[in-house]
Amino acid sequence: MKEDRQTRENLLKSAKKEFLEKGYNASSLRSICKNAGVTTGALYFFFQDKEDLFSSIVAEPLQHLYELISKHYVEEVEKIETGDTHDRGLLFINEDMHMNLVMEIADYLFQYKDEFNLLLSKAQGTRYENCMDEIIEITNAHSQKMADQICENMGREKIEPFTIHWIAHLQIDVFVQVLLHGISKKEAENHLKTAISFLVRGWQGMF
Amino acid sequence: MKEDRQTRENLLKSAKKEFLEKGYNASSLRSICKNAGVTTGALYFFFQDKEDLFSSIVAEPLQHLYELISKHYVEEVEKIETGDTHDRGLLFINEDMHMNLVMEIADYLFQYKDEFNLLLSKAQGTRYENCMDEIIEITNAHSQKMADQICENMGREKIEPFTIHWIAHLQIDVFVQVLLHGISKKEAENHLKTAISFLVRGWQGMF
Amino acid sequence: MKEDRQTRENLLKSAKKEFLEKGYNASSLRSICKNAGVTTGALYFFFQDKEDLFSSIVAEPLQHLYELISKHYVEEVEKIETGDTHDRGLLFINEDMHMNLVMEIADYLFQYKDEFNLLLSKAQGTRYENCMDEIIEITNAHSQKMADQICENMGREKIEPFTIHWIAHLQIDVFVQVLLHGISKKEAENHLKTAISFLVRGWQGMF
Amino acid sequence: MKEDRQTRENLLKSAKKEFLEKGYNASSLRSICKNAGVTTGALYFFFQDKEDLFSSIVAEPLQHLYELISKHYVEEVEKIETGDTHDRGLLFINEDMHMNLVMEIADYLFQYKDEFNLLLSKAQGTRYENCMDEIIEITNAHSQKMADQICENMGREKIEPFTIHWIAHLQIDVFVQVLLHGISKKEAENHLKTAISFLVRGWQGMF
DNA sequence: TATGAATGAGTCTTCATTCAT
DNA sequence: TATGAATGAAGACTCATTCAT
Repeated sequence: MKEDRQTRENLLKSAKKEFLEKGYNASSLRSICKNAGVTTGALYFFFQDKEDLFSSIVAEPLQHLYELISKHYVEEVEKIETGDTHDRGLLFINEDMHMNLVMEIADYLFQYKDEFNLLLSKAQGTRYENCMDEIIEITNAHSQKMADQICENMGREKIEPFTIHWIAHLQIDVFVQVLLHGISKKEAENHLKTAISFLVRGWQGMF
Repeated sequence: MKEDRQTRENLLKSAKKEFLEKGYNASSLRSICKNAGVTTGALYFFFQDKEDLFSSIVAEPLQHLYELISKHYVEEVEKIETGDTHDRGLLFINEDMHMNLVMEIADYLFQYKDEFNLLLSKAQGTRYENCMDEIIEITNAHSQKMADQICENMGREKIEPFTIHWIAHLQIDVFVQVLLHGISKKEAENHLKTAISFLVRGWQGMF
Repeated sequence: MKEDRQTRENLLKSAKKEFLEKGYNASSLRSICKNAGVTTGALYFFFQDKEDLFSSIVAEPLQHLYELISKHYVEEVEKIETGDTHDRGLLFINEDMHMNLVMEIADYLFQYKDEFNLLLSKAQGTRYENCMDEIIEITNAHSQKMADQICENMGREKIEPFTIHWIAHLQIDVFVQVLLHGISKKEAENHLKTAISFLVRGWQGMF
Repeated sequence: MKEDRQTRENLLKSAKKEFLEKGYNASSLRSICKNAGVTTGALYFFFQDKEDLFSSIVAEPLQHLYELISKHYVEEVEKIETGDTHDRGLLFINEDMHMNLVMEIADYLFQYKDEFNLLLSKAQGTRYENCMDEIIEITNAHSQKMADQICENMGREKIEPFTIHWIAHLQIDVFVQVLLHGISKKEAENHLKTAISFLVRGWQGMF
């Protein structure tokens, strides 16, 4: 029983390595199996197909990330609606509060940095190819809501939807870049502070 | 006689379509030739190999873009050194002047939007895979120079290299996003104005 | 279980036939597989590539031949150095002793005559293309040593290197011709006796 | 008219080079034409197909060689029959006379050494693949006649046909080796003298 | 659980040859 | 004479997948 998992574990480890090195499409199941010390047939006992193998590596971390972000946005909206934020209601306005989320996310990304690197740049050919778009979409929806409210409060015309979308992309991209360049966690934290500050300034300037 | 280029043209057109739809690696020469109404052998009369075919589509626009950007940076540095910009020497400070470049680039990108889309997200497997990194690097070198000078003038400590690099990425990414989402040129122009303004604000806030 | 080697055996047999008929380069894996009753993929389960397939047929016999010859030369040198041969020290002088080796080699060549025919005239395009040259080289080195010593003993000028090399070639060529013309073993034995005698006479005449 | 031949000449020169470097099969008409500065179509104006191109280079020298050898054998037989050679009628017996032929052949071979190298080791895939066999056959027929007569004169049993054939091969092979190893004409002449002497001694020893 | 064997469709590429112009 | 274009068949090889055992 216990050792049952051993092969599966070996397979996952070997696959992770190959996918990271060559990307999904260019990775060969033959090669993955050889490095795991098993034959191709064995792989098909544990996984349905190539994509299922990839999925088994990345699905959970990605799902968790979704929830992390969604949860936060719900909370933020609650705070605004209960009047906890009585200032101009600017997203990011309370940088400190925001930084908590940012660091929490960064923490998680670093914990599963291999998996997220897989998702970010090695997933071409899988259903995760555009997974970041979904996260951006969530962020977009939230940003849209924030921006609309601010505009309404200030009696000014709305921001273009694509611009909002771009800003949502920007927020996520901060993390993507940190991950893609493989900098240390310490460097990352410093950079993130400056970057968030940069983005907040940009956002405020829009109104 | 001269206009027996028809087949070559058909091939290029068919290839562009296939590459855009499936990406370089997943594209099949068989399929490209079939859609162009010729046999595989014919392709090898006009192009050396698969990558040469891809290259024949994108090389020129990319080269032109390099020159466009490089030329601009050279000019900008000249202006600063001749004192034409006697204010705080901030990059972006003269937004109007900057917008000219931005629009010039945007114009060009829109003119060859298929080609640049190819370069941005369909080039995996070719030597163009990381071509944007080179452009970012040029921008990075420039931004670094600017930032260092400003810091020196203001007697403040330098910005982290990675943060500068991130900002360089941001500048290029503005265009990338516009292209990737296929918005109209009009929308793009509006967005670019806001976006540049956003980035300038962020940049100024750093010092 | 073990005897599922059947397919591999079929493949080797089919390959040997095709290689013998058409030579390495002109042989087609497609054709080899078809005649073996399997698909192309199957071949690549057992062999790395076309050359590995060829190698799997000829490598062992060739290796064995090397050893047979090398061993003999070592022994011959030993005998000369220990004074066992107190006559003029002529190579071939003891024809009876020499015939033993010749027959031993002939025996082995006949045992694997297909394989050696492959090596002799069907290996163009493989790393075995010039394998006979290596054997000639070994023989050449030996002949050179013998000739030099004889010349020294007799106080006469040395034989031209190219002529020695030609004689080395001659010694090997005796076998090559026997193999290439597919004569019977009995005929071969008779011929070899005469041929060796012929060569010994020629050799002795040189001094 | 005069320049008509220029292209043909270029083609032949380029072909000779390519065939020498890569052998017939591995040579590409594309490549030959490119190096000759013409297109593939042009080649087919002057030559029927690939083999005809090869043939155009080697046919004449080979034909001439045939004649050279045949003529000599006819003369030799005449001399024997008219009693000019009243000794034991041994082929080679008059080494001086024989050397004349040998040198005449060597001369010719050296004059067209590229062409004969083509024939000797680069003709696989053409009808010349085994052209040396024909020459050997002529020599064989002659040697056979000689040997039979000697045996009859001496009242001894006949030599095995294969052995005779091998000796015929040997006689031709002397030249082949000289050519194949690209030694200088001077070296060749020296070697040939020794080699012929070697062979004559061997031959005489047989009776 | 895992193996070893096999499939078959697919990949890019090369080539001699042809032919209208 | 020679070009430029195109053919079509064949080349070696790779791959994800399947399945009896």
